[in-house]
Amino acid sequence: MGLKAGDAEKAFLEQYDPTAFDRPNNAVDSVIYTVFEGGLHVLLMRREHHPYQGNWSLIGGYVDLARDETLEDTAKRKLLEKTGVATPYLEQFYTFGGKDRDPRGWSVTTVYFALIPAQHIQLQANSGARETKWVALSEGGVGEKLAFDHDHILQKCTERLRKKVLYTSLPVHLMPPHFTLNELQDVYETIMGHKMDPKSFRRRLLSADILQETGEMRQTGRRPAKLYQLKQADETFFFTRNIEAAPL
Amino acid sequence: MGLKAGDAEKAFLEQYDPTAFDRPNNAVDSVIYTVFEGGLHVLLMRREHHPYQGNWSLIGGYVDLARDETLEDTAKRKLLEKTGVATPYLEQFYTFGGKDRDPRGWSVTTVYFALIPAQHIQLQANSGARETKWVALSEGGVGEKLAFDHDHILQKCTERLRKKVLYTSLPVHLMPPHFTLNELQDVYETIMGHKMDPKSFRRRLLSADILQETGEMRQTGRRPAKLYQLKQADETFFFTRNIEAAPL
DNA sequence: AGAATAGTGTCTGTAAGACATTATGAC
DNA sequence: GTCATAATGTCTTACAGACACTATTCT
Repeated sequence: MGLKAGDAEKAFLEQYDPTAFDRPNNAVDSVIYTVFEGGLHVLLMRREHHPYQGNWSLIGGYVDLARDETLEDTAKRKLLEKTGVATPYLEQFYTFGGKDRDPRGWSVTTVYFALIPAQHIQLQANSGARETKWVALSEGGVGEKLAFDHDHILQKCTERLRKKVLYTSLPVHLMPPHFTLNELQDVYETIMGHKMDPKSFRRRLLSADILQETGEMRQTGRRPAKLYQLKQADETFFFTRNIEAAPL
Repeated sequence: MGLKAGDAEKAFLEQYDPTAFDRPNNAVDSVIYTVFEGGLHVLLMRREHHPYQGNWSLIGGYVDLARDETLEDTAKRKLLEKTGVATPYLEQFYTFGGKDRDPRGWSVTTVYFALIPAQHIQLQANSGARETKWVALSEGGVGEKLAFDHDHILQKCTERLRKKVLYTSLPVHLMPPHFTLNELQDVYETIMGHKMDPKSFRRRLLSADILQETGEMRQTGRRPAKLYQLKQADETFFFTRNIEAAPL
């Protein structure tokens, strides 16, 4: 490709009309998980505007072409607005697109999921009067009809999370800075929906070499437990074998 | 939500202007893999128009809001147009979105990957004079600069494929209707980039219970080999352990 | 017989499952 | 001491790795 082609491309771009063809509506939604009170919870927000005004939905909104450089920026911006949490664990899950999922027409939403430690919950009352709430998940769903196809998205996303917990260290991102192995095991069990053998669990997590002792102990009323923290560079660890799959 | 809210929503939708806010450009691209001549290959097409006119790119294009009901429809339509293959294995990989990846402005592309048996290659010359070609992958890339960020996409997608082959039956979708276990093993080895023990491979694949003998034999010049076919309902099988990871 | 590819026998290694046992603190 | 939770010892099981061996065809 010589100079001539470059000039032609420049000319093309100068006369390019971005509104010439119909484009789908483009959103980013996040499924924000946390674990507390022995249950997996998801953050929802109440919709201020039509469509589905007043319904609960996942945390999301439109890409702001002027402010967001990437889709992940959009997810992070919305997250910060609704939860005040700046940099949780964030992973792209799936993109749903079709002509019927939004009454305004053809729409696309790229869905992320975030894991945030329960301690970080100090949301609500951020950014005006928008309401947000945590709801407990049972059987992968909340007991409520959400806006758009967010029920379906939540269901699928939770399936993915449950599956991924069987072979990764993902749940460490739901923990506070210091935690005991039993606390971490409780979080695994909560997500998986069944109990694990403590010996197997410890063997597995410690051999992954992603945790280090803080030197401190958690003083419960009983035998104190060692506190651990994530080693720096907390990349997700992938085990080469699954832990026993949850029964249904 | 009562009748009144429904009416309000209806009124809202009637006056909704889909062009009121800037929307990103929306595409679907597919990485189409096949294995032949002992190598993993990817299908590319030459771009007819600006930008990157004349460059090679992944198989993709814009969502046609009138013809496509979902993003997957778009992927399938483009696939059919370029390869003549109607229903290969197709899986959503990732969505790339940002303001700098397309000179026309903020753009989003949802990327799928497809696996098609080498036998199905009868493409070219479909749909006008558009050119397509298969290129061999080495080190995850082709030796060529692709349009947009397609180099990067191809790299990441191939990483994902290589990783997934370690714990799934994905490569069966690259096989013709009847094939021998050694032929299947060759395809696994080609993707993973290293050899496997034939005994381990057979144990693993046969215990997955996804194949059945056809009763026929492949007549090579030497000892004939049993031919297998996929059992009906060819859902991807997930092994609970990885096979030995490829060295680099 | 010898070459080549198909396919098996079987031993070792690794990490998970099961579960009994010990350790440490509060009372 | 007892109770409760933390943590370990150790045997079994499941399946992959290694590799020697047998089986079937052709020349």
